[in-house]
Amino acid sequence: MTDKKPKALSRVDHLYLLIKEMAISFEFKPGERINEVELAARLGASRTPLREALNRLVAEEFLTFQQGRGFFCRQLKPREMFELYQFRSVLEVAAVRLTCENATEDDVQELAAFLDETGPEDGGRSSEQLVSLDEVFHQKLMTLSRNKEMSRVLDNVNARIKYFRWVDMDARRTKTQGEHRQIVDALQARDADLAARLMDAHISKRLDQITAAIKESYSRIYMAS
Amino acid sequence: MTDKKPKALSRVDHLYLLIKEMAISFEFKPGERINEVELAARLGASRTPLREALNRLVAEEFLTFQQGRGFFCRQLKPREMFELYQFRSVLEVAAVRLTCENATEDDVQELAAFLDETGPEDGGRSSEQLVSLDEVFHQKLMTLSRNKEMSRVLDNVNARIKYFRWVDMDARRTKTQGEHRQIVDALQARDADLAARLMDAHISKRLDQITAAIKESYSRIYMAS
DNA sequence: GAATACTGAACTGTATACAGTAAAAAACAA
DNA sequence: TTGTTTTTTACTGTATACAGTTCAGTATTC
Repeated sequence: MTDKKPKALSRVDHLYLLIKEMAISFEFKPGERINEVELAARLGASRTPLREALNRLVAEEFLTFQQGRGFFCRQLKPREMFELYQFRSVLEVAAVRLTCENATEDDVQELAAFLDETGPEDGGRSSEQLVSLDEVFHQKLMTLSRNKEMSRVLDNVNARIKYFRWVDMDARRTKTQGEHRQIVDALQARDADLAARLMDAHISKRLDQITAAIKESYSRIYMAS
Repeated sequence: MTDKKPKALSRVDHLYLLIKEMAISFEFKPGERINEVELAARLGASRTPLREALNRLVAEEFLTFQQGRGFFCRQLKPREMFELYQFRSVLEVAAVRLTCENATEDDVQELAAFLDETGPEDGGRSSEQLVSLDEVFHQKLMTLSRNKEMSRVLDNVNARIKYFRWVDMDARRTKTQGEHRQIVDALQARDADLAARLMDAHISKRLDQITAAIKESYSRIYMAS
């Protein structure tokens, strides 16, 4: 036993993960009030651990809380999404610069190999799968920067814009892989400025692009039901 | 009544704020186990709302949680502090660049005025007061960048290194104000690259500096008791 | 004496009860 | 009808009880 945490997930952790997934995929509608009794029954738990999980998700901005009225799903506000994209760009640009300084040749080689495996074409993948693949690439890069704190916050930012990226990926599916390749090339050349510029261009979105994609997101959220 | 939230703080919010302060100032010793019954009694509440507050603080990394063993105060690890300083630098450099693009002349003017008021000298202030003043400056700058998400995360990062900065401020008290002035000058000249470089130099710490200051922090934490 | 098994105290994990509050429904007045 | 008050209902807020687990201290065995 080399792992130091073989312990089963606590009930709060379990609820936390379940509800987080539901919030990410907008199984709760934006702004929807969450009925504790009903949700607890549905997830087979009582209100006490449920509320503990919900409080964690409030701290992570997946839910909001109003005194006396309970918990609500977050909204999908264009301005907030814009700021999250801007934030994501800042984090990834910083990560790619740090990676230029810190990563070994083998590290970069492994990243290039990952891109080769997943191929330049989308191979008939769904946008869900493409977003996952995209996330893995960015997470690998983040890991190479060796800053866990930034990595953790990036995970949170990504989770909060994930639904939105499913929509976005449809429009960008052919470009993504090629842009990743360019970034890794710059990384191998240890050209931090170029890598940073490419990353920024890869991620940055204008507010009007975001607003348009949010409209599309809304229709998907409410079509599903 | 112009404000839309005149409501009193909920009990969970109240506990959350109290315990957060205790965690920031290491009133709980690093790694110390938190006794729920005892803490609930001390704060005049029952375990249910207390645990909800504690769960929020786990999500914000002020506390850790172990299944079956409860809640613990965070540790003071040099590597983690280093990563938080690096993170802080990334956030502030990004903020100062965004401010260069977004802020109005009046905004920058107001920031300069704030520096004038608080004077180039430390005026016999304690390091607690100086850190607070320093924080206000950086928060104002962050506000001008108009990104609430980054601002919120910066607040969290600052809170987590706050105790450490009290120690650090003693060594730097004469330099801080002058460096702030240089940054605002660059801002007024709209020189984003210079402002970014100055900010990075203002914040960045080497791992060995951090390790040394953490030793000092430990002695303060355990001297107090 | 060291390692192991046992036992009890202390503490956490969760269900539940009930009080308090907000929202919805009903009753009433204009 | 429309607006206002009252009543009812539903849901949240919190205390508490008790079950389950951890941990320390003691006894037991080799």
